[in-house]
Amino acid sequence: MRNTRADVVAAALRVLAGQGLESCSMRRVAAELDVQPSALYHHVPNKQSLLALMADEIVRRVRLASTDPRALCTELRAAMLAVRDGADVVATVEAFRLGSSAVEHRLAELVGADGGRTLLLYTFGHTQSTQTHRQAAEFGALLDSEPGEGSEPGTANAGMGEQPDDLDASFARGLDIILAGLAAAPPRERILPRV
Amino acid sequence: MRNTRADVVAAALRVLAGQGLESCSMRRVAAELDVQPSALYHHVPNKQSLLALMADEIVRRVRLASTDPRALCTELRAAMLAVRDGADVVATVEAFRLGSSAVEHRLAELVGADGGRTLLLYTFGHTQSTQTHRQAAEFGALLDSEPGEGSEPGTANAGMGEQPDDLDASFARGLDIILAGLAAAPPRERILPRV
DNA sequence: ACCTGAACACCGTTCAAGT
DNA sequence: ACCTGAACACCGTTCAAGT
Repeated sequence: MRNTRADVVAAALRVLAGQGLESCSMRRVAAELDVQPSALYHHVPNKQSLLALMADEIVRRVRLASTDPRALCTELRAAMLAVRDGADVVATVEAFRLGSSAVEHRLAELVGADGGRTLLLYTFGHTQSTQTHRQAAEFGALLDSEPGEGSEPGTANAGMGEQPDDLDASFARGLDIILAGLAAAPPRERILPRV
Repeated sequence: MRNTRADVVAAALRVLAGQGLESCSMRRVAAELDVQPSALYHHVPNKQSLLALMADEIVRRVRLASTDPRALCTELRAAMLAVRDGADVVATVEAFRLGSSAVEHRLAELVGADGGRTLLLYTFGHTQSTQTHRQAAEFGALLDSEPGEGSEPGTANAGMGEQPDDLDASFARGLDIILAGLAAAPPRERILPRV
């Protein structure tokens, strides 16, 4: 049975979630589909386009209907964190569409153009940071427990400084600050994002 | 004449600024120094470490002495934008040190831990977005055609939607919003970033 | 329409060996 | 201490050719 473009995107997302962006090569995605690497180029012009489709799929998971900007940002964050390196992929792709991103547009409807963009880019920044930091912590945990014999638990947390997770709460507090700023000095334009 | 570690970092930054992150391979950096690729591993354990040293060098260009958080963020932004893909490199590396970054620490002294982190991660998000967007615009200016996408209507503008540069002003307005939020609801802790 | 097979010009990293 | 040369296991992309 032959593959469709949706199959390629789905396979790529499986590889991304499982092995991360570094290992998400065209060749590995092809292997995931039991197909030669060159076969992918029948469904997708290049790797960048594939990444864009993957980002779209991740973002599609957030419900844009919400009327609460805080909920919207939190959901976007969760959707990105749900996939390994999801924040990097989504943030990079969404940067291309800065004026025409669906999420930005929705946020702009709710809090104005400047507020919407500020919320969006803060969300990207914090979530990328969170994801990188967590992956580094995971990796450090592996290095600590890897050397089979000799070193038993009790070794001080080598490398990482942050507690298990202040990070979701930290994100929420930043959101509060921005929303407080918007309440304090409401924007002049309310509906359309700046083109 | 033999090279030192600083030479390697300098060469890597030259390649980054000139050809971008994609082309900043160990092999190209080695070529920049007229040396075999393997020679680099005498100065640096791997590519990641080299990128970290490059990020440090970029960040060192910002004066931490400033007492104005707005100036600090603007300078950090300028330093990252001054090097091709500088925002990506710095943001990725700084995410590792979330609790212990020098810039974050300084910002936390000025506006509290939550405000500092919010300002920093907003700055990363907006600057990465700006840089990606500008590079895409540059690229689009050369090859002006795109395989059918058609997700978001409203922008008839072929290629890029944003005007030459709202982006610096957009950044400044976001900064205003966050600082207004901090003024409206001042943080309880003033000096130390949260560990 | 969808795929194979082979090729091209690249990667990061390791390691024995030179000076 | 600093570097070479060769190797290993990878990349993205193209293209003629098959079905």
